[in-house]
Amino acid sequence: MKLYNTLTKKIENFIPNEEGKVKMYTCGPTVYHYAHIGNMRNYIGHDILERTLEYLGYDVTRAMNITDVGHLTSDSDSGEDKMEVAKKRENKTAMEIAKFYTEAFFKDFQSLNCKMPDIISPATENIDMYIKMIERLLEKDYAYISGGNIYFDISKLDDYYVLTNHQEDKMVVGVREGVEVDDSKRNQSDFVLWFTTSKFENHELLWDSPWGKGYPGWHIECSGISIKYLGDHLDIHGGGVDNIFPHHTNEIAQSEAYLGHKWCNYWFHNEHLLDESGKMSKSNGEFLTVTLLKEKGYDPLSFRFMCLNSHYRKQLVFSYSALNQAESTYKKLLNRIEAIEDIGELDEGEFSSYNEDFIDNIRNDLNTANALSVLYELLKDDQVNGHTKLELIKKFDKVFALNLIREKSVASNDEEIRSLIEKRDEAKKNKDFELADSIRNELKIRGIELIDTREGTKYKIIGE
RNA sequence: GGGGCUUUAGCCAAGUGGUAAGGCAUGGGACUGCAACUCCCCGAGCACCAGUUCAAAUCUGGUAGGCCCCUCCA
Repeated sequence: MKLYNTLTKKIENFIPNEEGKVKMYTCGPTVYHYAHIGNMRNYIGHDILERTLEYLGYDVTRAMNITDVGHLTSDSDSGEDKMEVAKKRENKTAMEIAKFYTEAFFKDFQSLNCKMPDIISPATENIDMYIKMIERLLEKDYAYISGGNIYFDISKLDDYYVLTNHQEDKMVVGVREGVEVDDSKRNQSDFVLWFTTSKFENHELLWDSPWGKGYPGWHIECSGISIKYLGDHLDIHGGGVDNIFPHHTNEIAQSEAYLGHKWCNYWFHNEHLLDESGKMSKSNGEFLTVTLLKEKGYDPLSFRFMCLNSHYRKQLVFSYSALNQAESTYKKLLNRIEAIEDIGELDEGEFSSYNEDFIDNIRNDLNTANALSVLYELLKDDQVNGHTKLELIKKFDKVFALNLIREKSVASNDEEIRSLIEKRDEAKKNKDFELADSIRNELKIRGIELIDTREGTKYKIIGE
């Protein structure tokens, strides 16, 4: 498997720490608001990665956090605490908000056919782990206490900026509006591991710690959860490109300082979904969620298809016209597959030849667009029989997860429908098109769509 | 100010040195009572300029546009 590694900025051959097994971590959602479709693109990317690894025979264990605290304020951010804003907005407690948006997130996540990670852990359930890590970092002198908070001292590392080409002296504090210089830090890029002094009054979520009541900084949770559940050596860690700095940079710093050895070999980053105005965000432009797309009548899998038709490391611009195109392409694809007759014996030669072609593309840094082209080639190939085609498509769909093979829908009142179809055929023969059309319309109202093919009339259950 | 990505037909998009995949849309055609579905046919020389090379969309340098990061963010 070839995979682009942000750590080396190269496409590399993927070799896990333990043969045949992959430990993978995905930075999960913040749950003070809905996740937008740009967030979801990232999870689709991770889903494709996981499914591809499994397709290639790896046993994948994947963990994901739920950020229900700690990401919500940063050490030098003058903005309002996001969770506090949500509490005011919705008149709920922090945990109620977290629960509500976590459920909303996984509903969207699953409607996109994203596989649930093996381990899903909320940040608030692992406080003991963060405290353990911070204690050791203090012991090892990688961390210091200043102004009531515990900071990580980046000057103790040989190469803090491993993931980026940033240079300390060229960095500018306060490029973004609302970012302040924190005088308690020894180095500009030091970051908070634990807060005991919050500039936000009435912070609801506080825990006891050896350093006083407080809450964790916003990087420690991912390191903590990953190490706690996946162990001291991680194969793949991923997220959106905007996590590279500072989040993942800080994760590497604190994890490797804590463990005393290299932590994760491959860093996987998804590019952003943009809208016409640029980066999609929770606070800018139309708030696009999967649920909203559903309400507008789109199939969430059309959005998944749209993502698969491009590359995860390339920016993708969202527009309704692009989504419309993706949806019509996707529906057309489903129709073509549905029209395949399941006849013939499995042709093993063709099967393995197409399968290899497919594998060559997905294992080449997840080239899903080309993998889809293989599917189109297969559909066009009249040397391959229907049964073999369907078996291949079923196999490919383990990665695509586009529900390409639908159960041949037989209605509960199959016999009645068949007799109506016969009646309509009779009417057609007698050129009584009025009767024929009325039968077709009546069935349509009942959710049955008739399809006239050269081999006769078939029906399909539409809607749910 | 610093770091990085990107630019391929109307649209989405692959391609990483050997002469432009695939899909959608449009148009034409087959099928059909009609419609839908399905099938067939048709399109670009790769932002621009200058190099390297027998050969460049692919490498190098520059110009222009778009985007991201430099402590909210996937």
